Amino acid sequence: MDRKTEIINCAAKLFKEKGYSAVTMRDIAQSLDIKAASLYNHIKSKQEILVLIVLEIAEEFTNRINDIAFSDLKIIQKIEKVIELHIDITIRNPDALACLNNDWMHLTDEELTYFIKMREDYEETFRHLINSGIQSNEIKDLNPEVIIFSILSTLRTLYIWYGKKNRLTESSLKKDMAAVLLTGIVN
Amino acid sequence: MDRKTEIINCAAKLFKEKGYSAVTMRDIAQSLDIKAASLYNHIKSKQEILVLIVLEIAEEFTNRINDIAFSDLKIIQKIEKVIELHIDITIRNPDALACLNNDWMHLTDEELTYFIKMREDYEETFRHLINSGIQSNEIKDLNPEVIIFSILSTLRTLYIWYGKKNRLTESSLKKDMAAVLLTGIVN
DNA sequence: ATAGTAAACTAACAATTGTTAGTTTTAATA
DNA sequence: TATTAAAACTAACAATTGTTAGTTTACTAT
Repeated sequence: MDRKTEIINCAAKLFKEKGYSAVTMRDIAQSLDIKAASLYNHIKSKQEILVLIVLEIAEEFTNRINDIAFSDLKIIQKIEKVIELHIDITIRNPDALACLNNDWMHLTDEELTYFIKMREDYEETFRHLINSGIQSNEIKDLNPEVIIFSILSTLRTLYIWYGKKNRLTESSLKKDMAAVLLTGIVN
Repeated sequence: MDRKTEIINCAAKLFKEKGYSAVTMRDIAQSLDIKAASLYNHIKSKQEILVLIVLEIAEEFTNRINDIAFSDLKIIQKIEKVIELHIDITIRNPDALACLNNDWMHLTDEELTYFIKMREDYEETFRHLINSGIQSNEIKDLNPEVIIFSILSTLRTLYIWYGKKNRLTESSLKKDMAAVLLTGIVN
């Protein structure tokens, strides 16, 4: 792993704990055992670190949900794939995900616009999935916004929870999470 | 509403948008059309604002979930009451709730300890509810941590969503949310 | 009218912020 | 061994931060 990547990963970890604004360049430097000024041999600015962390993950989400939406699976299976997508990315990069969730509003200009666009598109794709499922009677005729919100908030905040209480394997987490979100908890 | 309360509400709104650390005393002052120094006629410090916002809500959650847990309702009804509790507080004070969710880590010393204790107790109470339900066969025998996490993350992040897509009344939101979280979405 | 108080103001502080310039060290290659 | 490039360093900057001190203004009650 090259130095720039080390800096970005380290920053993501700190951003996760205290948020972008509360983390100083000196904090990042200290946790890498160097001085703040040395960071600038590798990165252009504090902003650039944030952009690299957030946009990479956002683009991965965008690409992968589009693949799922365009596949010819049944709706329920597509939703299962979306659940797996979130679990997969969360497990591989929980720090960056925390950052995406909490610090995206500190992006500026084109990057902020770009991010918001991607997030809206993502939700719109998911919304279309749910609405199709309701129409085809695969999904209960409940308020779609409530459904969308429930599933997405659970998936989006998985990073908070993963790493605490997990004797779970990745595959059993995917199975149980899908069961809870799709078929509920009441006997 | 007295001036101190105005300051706290105004601060909560700004904290919601950018987070505690990114909001300056001058930001708060400006949005009240006064100078930063004037704030100190009403509050002791920036920290005090955060403490007042976060701990009041946290204590309300603590008290009300305890009332629910000690009531003699059936487990499912208790969970419904918890859902209603979250919706109720969210609707009345979305800004403070955002602040509690995102900025609690900027509390310090005894207040931080106190908050973490309340949050742990809250989760423990909810965990006990779910486990009882599984034992009494009212709730499916799925991984309890996955259940706890799914429900709580949905309820905790309701503030993000409420105010956007709501032609919904409070009571229909409570009904639909309970349906989705308890009985799932699959037909 | 007067006194007193609540709440605004101006001016300034010491500390911290992101960042730059210029220099030295480290380590690989010729 | 000499050269070079990468990556660290020191020192400093201008701006911004939370906060304090001391002063003025606007109301309210006597």
